[in-house]
Amino acid sequence: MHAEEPPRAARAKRLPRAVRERQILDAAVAVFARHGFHTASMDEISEVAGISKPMLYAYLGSKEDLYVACLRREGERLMAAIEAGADPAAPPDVQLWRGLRAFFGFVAEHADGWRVLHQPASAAGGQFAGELAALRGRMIGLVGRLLVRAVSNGNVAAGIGAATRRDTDGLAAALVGAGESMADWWLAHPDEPVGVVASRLMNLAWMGFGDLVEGRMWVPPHKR
Amino acid sequence: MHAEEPPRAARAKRLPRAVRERQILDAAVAVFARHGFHTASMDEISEVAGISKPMLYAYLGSKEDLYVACLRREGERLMAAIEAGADPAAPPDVQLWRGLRAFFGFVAEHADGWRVLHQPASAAGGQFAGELAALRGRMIGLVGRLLVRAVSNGNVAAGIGAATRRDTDGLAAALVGAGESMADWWLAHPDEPVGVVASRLMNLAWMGFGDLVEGRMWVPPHKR
Amino acid sequence: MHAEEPPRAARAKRLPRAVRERQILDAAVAVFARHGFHTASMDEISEVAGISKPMLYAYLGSKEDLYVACLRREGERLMAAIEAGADPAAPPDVQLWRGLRAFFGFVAEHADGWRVLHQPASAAGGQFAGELAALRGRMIGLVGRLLVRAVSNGNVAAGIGAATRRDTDGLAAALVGAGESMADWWLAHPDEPVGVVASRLMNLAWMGFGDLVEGRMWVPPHKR
Amino acid sequence: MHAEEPPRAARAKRLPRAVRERQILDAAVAVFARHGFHTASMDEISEVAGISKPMLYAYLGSKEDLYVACLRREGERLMAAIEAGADPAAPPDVQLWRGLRAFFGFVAEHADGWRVLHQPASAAGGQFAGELAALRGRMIGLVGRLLVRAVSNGNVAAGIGAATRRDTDGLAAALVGAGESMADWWLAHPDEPVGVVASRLMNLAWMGFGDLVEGRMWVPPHKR
DNA sequence: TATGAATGAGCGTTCATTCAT
DNA sequence: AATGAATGAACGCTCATTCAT
Repeated sequence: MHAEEPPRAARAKRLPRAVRERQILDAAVAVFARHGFHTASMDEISEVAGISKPMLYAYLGSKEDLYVACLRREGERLMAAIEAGADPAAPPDVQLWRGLRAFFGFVAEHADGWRVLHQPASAAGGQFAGELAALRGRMIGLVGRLLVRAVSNGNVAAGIGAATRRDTDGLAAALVGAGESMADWWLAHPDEPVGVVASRLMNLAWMGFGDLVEGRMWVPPHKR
Repeated sequence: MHAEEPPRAARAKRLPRAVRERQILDAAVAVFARHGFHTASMDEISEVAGISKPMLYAYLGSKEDLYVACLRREGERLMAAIEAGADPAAPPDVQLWRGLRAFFGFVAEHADGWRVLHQPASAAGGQFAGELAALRGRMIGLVGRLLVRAVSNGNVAAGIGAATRRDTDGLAAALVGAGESMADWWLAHPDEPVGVVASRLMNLAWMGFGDLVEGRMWVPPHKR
Repeated sequence: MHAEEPPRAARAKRLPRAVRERQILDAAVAVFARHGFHTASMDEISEVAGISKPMLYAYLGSKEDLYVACLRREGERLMAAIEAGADPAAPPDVQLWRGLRAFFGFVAEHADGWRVLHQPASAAGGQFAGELAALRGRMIGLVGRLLVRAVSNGNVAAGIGAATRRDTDGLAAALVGAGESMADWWLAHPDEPVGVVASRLMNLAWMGFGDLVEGRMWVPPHKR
Repeated sequence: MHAEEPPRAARAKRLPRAVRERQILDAAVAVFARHGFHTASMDEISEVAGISKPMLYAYLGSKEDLYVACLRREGERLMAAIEAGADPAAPPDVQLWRGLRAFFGFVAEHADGWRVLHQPASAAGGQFAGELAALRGRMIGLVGRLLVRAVSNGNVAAGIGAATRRDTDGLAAALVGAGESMADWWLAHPDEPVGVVASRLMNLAWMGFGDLVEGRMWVPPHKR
């Protein structure tokens, strides 16, 4: 009378490799998004993935390998989303518009993926998020107030003339991000004079691509 | 009257508190900039600072305290630099221009400080910088090619018509950064429709503040 | 049919949880008994237990947790030993007798356990054992000489009349311990007059429970 | 107009060595009584003593030296207090009575000194006081209930027949202490049979010195 | 195949102790 | 004589990683 043991639990189902890997990556992305690379623990990831740690290592290698795999997968997804709507025949502004929509669409639908791609550190425990957010808030506030003042001097009837506080804040955030990004880019191309770099951003911020394309530039006051 | 230098103490000359604290913060900023918070070790910081570990703790408290102190000092310096040139009486574009110059000036002169403020994670060991840089590079490339094409369709004689590859790359980086930043901002204000967010950035990118202020807006094709 | 012993694993044979926990507690009790809580190091405990430090933490938690676990286990063992021989139907003196035998039996068989329970501090490194032992020795000597003298004035034929030096020393030690214990108890009940406390101990020491139960008391000279 | 600075502070008065030493010992006793040896820090002692750490070391040597000095001073004080009232001509019970009074008098007036002498470990942070107190409480309760029962079987009109709960608790504490102390003593004289040791304490507890001196002994049931 | 059980290596932190002033 | 400033040495604890089953 041999007992017929039921197939041991849901946990250790024999699954095809691809499925397991997706499971694991999903768990890893979720955990890395929540904690950042260093603070995330392999224990938690294996638990969330519903497998044992040795399996984690068998499938994806070391913690670093796993993290890189997350970066790659989410990165590819992001690029794919953006490129999906690309239509080289469309006019530039339409192309840009579509790219932007696709990008934000990705962020909305894969928030964790985006976090892994973009916030590896600030999410790291979140311990210093407050400190950094405060600083960033001050910078955005600075720019935001500038925008508000500019707007109230301009044509209030149209454009961001009817801007809500939301609008100016969002634009200010965008501008600050543009500055940060350009700063990083500059750090990697350090041989440019500061004026050139600043001019470039100034032109983008003030004139926009549209004007630039049509040959209008912003010129520093002393050169006018 | 030759100066009599005191016999260069092996390690730890008795220094007034303020000086030591600056020494320590300088070292900490350098190390945190190189390794990020988690990967940096108090041992290395104390070594770079030229003091023993207990002094680190005596002066600045725990590792977290020390990190926050770095964030605060560099953050204040950055804000001070930007606000230094502020002139509320100047026209908005001039104000913006001065702010940008000040910002990039800070980045140039305090690269480590800037890294601590902005790259807490990607610098974390630098292990994944490559991976992330590659992704970012692809996005920038995408935008960059768009700009190049847009330019070649426009007035080549002026504006960024004479744009170097450098220019378009830099602008692309700025735009990508603006998008990332706005995405983060959006994650913190999740109740906005994607179209609104995308429009906002599109307007900034295409029209610039100048046009916006004067009431010109970019309108999605299907609404024209 | 020779037993096939498994190849004596270098260090850590895979053992069931319960066994490992006992192993660890045994080691911890031994080490804490030798060094006391503070001076004992987790390194030494893990070494004595024959496992690595992380296992220590995995099984029993922090050093404090481990110490408390030792206190609990040995405490329970002690109480169990005492209560094992309890017989509520027996006359009080027999009950007391059995309890004492059980108690001393425990001490004899679990000397380390007893040390952990009773000498947490004086054993602390054993650094001051000598100093404290000397003092205690003087007090015991004081009382011991008193007993000897009392005995030689009394009925030498019987009782401790035939007392060896051992006997008087042991009794003196007991009395000193009774005094210390009552002092501690008094510190926790500070509102009693010194005379009351001293009387209580005097009665125990001089009359014993037997007399007290039968209504005989010792009375200070000035009240006689 | 040169400012006449007042002689820098109360802190560093030049004091004769003996006074300083007493100051330091007083502080040390207070701190050791509160925290125990290991948990006490030289920093706190120097602060309480109102001197700098190097002075501490100059006057009393290492932390261990200092602790031993405390033990010695308080030990001498205790012995002196007890011996002060000694009168070798008095009858033994009176001598014992006077000794007990003197002892409890010392405890009352030098509680910190007593703590340093007797609780070096349990005071150590007090982290485990609860755990240990609970165990001891159980043992005292066990003995206490026994006493209560014995009393109610005996002559309730006199002796501890009129015993309050306080009395029985106190006596129980004393008996438990006697047992602990005798156990320690036994550990240092391990060649005695358990029956002998237990008998000794049983006799003290049940008969008291008075009976013993007069030749009456308690005999185990099976020998009667 | 899948895992509970195991560990090497390292980090943050704290102290008793002592120079240099 | 007196001290602020400094350090060597250790300890508790955790984590990524891997056997042995």
